[in-house]
Amino acid sequence: MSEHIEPLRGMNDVLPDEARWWNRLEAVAREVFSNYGYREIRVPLLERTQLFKRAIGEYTDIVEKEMFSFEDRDGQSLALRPEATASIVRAAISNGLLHNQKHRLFTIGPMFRGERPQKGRYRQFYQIDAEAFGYGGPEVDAELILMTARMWRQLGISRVRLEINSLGTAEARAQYRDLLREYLRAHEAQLDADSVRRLQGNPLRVLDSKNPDMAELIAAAPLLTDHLDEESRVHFERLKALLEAAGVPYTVNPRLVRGLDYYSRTVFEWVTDALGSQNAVCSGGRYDGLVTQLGGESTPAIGWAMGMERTILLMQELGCDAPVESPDVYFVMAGATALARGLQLAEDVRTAAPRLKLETDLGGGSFKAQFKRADKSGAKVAVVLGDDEVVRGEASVKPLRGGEQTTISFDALAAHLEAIVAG
RNA sequence: GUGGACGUAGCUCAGCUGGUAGAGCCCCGGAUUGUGAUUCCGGCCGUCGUGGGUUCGAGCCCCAUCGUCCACCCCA
Repeated sequence: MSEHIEPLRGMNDVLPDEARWWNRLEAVAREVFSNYGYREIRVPLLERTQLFKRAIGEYTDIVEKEMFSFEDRDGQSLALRPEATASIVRAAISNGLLHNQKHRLFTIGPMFRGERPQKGRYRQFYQIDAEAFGYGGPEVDAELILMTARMWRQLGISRVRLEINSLGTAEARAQYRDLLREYLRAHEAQLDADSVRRLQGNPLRVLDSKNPDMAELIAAAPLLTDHLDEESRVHFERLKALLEAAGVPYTVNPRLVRGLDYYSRTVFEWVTDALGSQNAVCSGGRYDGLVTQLGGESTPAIGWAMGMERTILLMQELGCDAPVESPDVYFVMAGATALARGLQLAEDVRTAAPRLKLETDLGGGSFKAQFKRADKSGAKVAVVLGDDEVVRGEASVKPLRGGEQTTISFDALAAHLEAIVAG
């Protein structure tokens, strides 16, 4: 045997036993999107590196040290998408979707970031992503948040908390940034190394520091919330009122700052205490300036991304259910003649009762062995076919979860099975 | 990228101060021969993550490397 090829760090296989969680989450997401009129868009995983540099920000951690980027054969720099928003905005511009139009979109797929893996954080990770273009008012902000709240409810997820904040317009934020930088400079001696570094790039992130030694300094810092432009302030107030009217509890976290440069006004984050340090399960915000920044017509926009691995971890942690995918009917067949006839019969049943999940035992062996597999498969009922049955044109039908074994003609089998499975 | 813990059969793990590997589960077969729990009996399964080194001898010691996990950083 030759050497194993090892999987790449942070890249996971989703095995069949695990797949039901993914299917459940995705089914709920698609259902809710459909409830709200969001339509699916699928975009490439690979884009020009420039797209992400321009959209996310050249000096963000994502672009600076986490992006999988490389040169193709022609020497052009490409990158695996670290998030979906930039690609969707690019697609919307490329296809003229934003000309006098509004769009509510979603996409589901893998993203890539070269970080050190941890529980709930992988190098290839999946996001459910929603974006709305052309809606400038706070109503769509509320709608996007309400959609996520509905998803939690349908999934049975409870230990999540909503935090919201407003970053104001780009101009207001720039002014505040200067103010904050001034304040922090005045107290530079009290800053830790990380914060000194952030002071240059993104001073707002200093407010997010977990270092308890800086808590006092941070508490005394000027608040972004106190320096919002009037329009943003009104927008934020209206959003809060809409959330209250909808009965979605939230807390305003004035220190909530997103790591991506493109956000403006509303930002929000669903956090949990059930996942260790990876506490953000879903987050998003408004990015009214991004479309023009990427060369499109000025279009208000907002979106969020939900981490699928984290959400699934949460579902498992909280004991939510995801249906086990087992067959309804399991065919047990002994002997070459019965096997051949059985496969034919199984085909007939599938044709007559297309909704039945019918699995045949192709593993051979004794009835005993086949019954063990039938039991393990989780099927509700076994259909038994031996030489006797083939000769008589009848199958033995044995309910595996209680009930009497009966005999039924081949002709009546499909209808009989449907009745048993339904009952 | 930084710091720490870990890496033994498909899975969960044991392996005393170094003497050339074990249990349970799973899987397969059987308990009077066409029927799934349980029980009983039998069987299969390992280059002890990988590569070096120390040693008469290493799963146990040392180094490197890969991977996992935790924290930091960052983020979904």
